[in-house]
Amino acid sequence: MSQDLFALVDCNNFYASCETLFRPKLRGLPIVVLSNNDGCVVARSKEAKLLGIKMGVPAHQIAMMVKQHNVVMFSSNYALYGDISNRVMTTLEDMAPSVEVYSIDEAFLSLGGLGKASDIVSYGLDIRERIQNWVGITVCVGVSTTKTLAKLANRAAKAYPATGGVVDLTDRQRQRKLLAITPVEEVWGVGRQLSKKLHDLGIHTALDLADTDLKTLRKQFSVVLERTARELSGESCLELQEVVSTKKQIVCSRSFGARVEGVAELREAISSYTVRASEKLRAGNQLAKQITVSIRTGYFNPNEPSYSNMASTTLAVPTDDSSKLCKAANGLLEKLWRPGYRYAKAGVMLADLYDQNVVQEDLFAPQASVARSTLMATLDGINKGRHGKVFLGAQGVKQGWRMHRQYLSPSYTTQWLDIPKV
DNA sequence: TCTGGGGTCCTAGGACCC
DNA sequence: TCTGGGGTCCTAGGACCC
Repeated sequence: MSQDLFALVDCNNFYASCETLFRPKLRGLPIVVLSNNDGCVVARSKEAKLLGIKMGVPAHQIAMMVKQHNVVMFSSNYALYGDISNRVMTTLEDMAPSVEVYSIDEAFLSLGGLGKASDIVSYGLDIRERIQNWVGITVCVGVSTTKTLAKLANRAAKAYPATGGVVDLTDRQRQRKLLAITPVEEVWGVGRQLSKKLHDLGIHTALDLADTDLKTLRKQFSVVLERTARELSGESCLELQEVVSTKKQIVCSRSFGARVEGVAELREAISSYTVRASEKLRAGNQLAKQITVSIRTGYFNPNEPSYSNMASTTLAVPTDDSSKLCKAANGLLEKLWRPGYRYAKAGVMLADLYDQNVVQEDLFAPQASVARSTLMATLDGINKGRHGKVFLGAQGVKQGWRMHRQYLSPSYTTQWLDIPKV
């Protein structure tokens, strides 16, 4: 059997590119996309990067720069990005025998049949061209014999324009050359904490890591880092995961647009997050048995009294019923809430998830459960496309805690009213 | 005044059992 | 004075990813 061959296809400046897709006039301008609640920078156009705007900086810290250089700001518009992402992925699925959608803007492909170096590069260029022409998004392609090396190849394709956006990293000598000039913290799977420890041990480049004794790595760190080192040396440990595995937890958490003190308002927020989480649960045909609620004050103001706590409960029978889950969530909230704090964020997590078709029916209330599930399906049908058209009373009407989205772009591809007119 | 959200995996340690 | 060993399961916490 021939060796594994992976390609990593990654969209360039994805969120920023999505925002310019239907507004060509913005191309060439510095653009940033903000996180939920317009908190901090999560994506930048090439021009914004050149201005020195860093990933993750709080929005208020770049206010000066925004004014000075006419930086265009956007709130994140996940409906838009999700839809563009689907277009990219569908295009890829036409071009490769198997595709693993790894995140909203990247996918691993398995390239079983390709062998010759010239094939690899021209195939990568084909992918680039087609996605550019069909979807309007620029991608880079990295190819190698392991996923971790393919990631690295992709970084190189992005970093060096001379590559034309495609890097073939199947050659052993080329691999070692690139590893030698790559700082260890840029390796996939090596984050802040690990790189600190690695530097202390004198491991500074990706090549250093690849050449470190595997037993030592396992003993001093874990199997995860050992695997990364193997992958860097060309030994494939991570397979392509084509089928999306079923979720193990579902989270809905948000920072508030304004601080919240009263338990009544908090209840509205918790109810809304629970409803949203239940929708996701039903969309995946799952049921939840465990629910966790968390609330907290702000992270950053040292002068403010701080409080953070979570509580969870296990239901007798797994359910996907919004109102049952809401009742449980609000029960937990009563236990958590303390007066005198200004709350900044709350969240709901569903865990211990079951497949809808596999779970034991509740022997004593079969009729009721059928009626409820019909009701839930009806709600989901009405709310499809735009959430919250029909909602539980507990979610509140005023919703003063809702997150800020001051710079939201139209949903060009998912709302009839927002479709661009030519 | 203003600092995101949603996931996964691994490990250590405690509870419990024989 | 002396107080086992091995296994499983669960949970909390920490690390990582985008």
